[in-house]
Amino acid sequence: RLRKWQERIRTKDAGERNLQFALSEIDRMASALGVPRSVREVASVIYRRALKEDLIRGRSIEGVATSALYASCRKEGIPRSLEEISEVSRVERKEIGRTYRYISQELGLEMKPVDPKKYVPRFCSELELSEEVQSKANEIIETTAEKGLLSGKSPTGYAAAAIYAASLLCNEKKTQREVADVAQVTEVTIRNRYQEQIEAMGIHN
Amino acid sequence: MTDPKETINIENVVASTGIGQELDLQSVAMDLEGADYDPEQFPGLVYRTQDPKSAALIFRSGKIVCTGAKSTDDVHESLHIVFDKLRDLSIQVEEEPEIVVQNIVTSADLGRQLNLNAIAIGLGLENIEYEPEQFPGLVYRLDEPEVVALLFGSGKLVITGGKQPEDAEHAVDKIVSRLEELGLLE
DNA sequence: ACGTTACTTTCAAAAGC
DNA sequence: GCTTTAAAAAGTAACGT
Repeated sequence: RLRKWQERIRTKDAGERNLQFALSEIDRMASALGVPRSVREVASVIYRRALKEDLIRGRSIEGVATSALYASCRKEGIPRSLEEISEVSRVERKEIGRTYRYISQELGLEMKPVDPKKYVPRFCSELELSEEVQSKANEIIETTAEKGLLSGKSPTGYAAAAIYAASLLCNEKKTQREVADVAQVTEVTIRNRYQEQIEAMGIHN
Repeated sequence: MTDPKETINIENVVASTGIGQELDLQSVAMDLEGADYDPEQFPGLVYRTQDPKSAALIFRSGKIVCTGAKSTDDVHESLHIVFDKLRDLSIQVEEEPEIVVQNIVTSADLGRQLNLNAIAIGLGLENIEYEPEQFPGLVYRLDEPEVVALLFGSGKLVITGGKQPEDAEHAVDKIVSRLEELGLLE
């Protein structure tokens, strides 16, 4: 009996330590990403729910913690791409993505696809672009998405192309390289999305 | 307008069977030309047929998996070629081993561009998976037939998980009527 | 800025780690 | 869960020229 009691304490302690580790990891990554406390709190709730639903079995604590943070950023409307998330996690991008899809399904998070416009303020401020460029980029995203151009495209690449186009239209030109670097996409992607967008917008330039 | 069902094309058929005899893969690998066998990497021996084009995975137990065929007839033809190759090596093979189709991969075209964002909401976020940051297709799991469909912005789709060619037709019918009642087609 | 190759997703079976 | 096989869809990425 004493052995069972000790084992219970041991498991309880281990579980407690694991939870503490997960939450401190969420905190560390959230700080590195510079997201508000509300995002960490939502991430913590998602992690605890995943723990309660026993979704961590067969997966790494770090992977679930990172995925919870990724989901939280999206839920709070300040998404970070898997690329950005993986830079502050020791879990690789592919694993974060698949773990995220798993907990999202199992917990019924009903995540809506990321709206590219959500990336505009942050990317533009990193590029030191004006409000005018941001508005123009949002307009391009809004208009072209309505015409069906968004289907299947990555939100970061889509936002990057619109920002690039807007910077040209507002005479605050940034190079494809500069925009590509902050959005973590290739120049090729920006070029492709840019061509489709300006054509759909009826811009000649 | 073209019936999407007419655009259905079988892209891959996976089937399993067995010769009812254990095999020494090491010796089969020596005698069978073009055989790839690396037990450290994978327990099955890989043998490719040219016509019909396919790849067979032959196991120590005598069980065989065939993939890559473009029709159920082709998968049977490919496996018979494998059976004869083994017989050439004086290996006893049942006269007509049972061949079970395990999966059929199909492609089709709805003929219209799709707004995947609207479809994701329409079909219900809890019923689909759509993560364009990770993959451009929207994943839609059907209960009847029990298959998985990948829908793309172009209107093209992939249906997999079916065991009969008809599964793809039924799936396309259901998807078309679902999208039509949601007003998301055309 | 091309082109090529390759990776992402879905599915199923096999034997074994 | 992983390993291997094949195939399509479309987007993205990483090479080389």
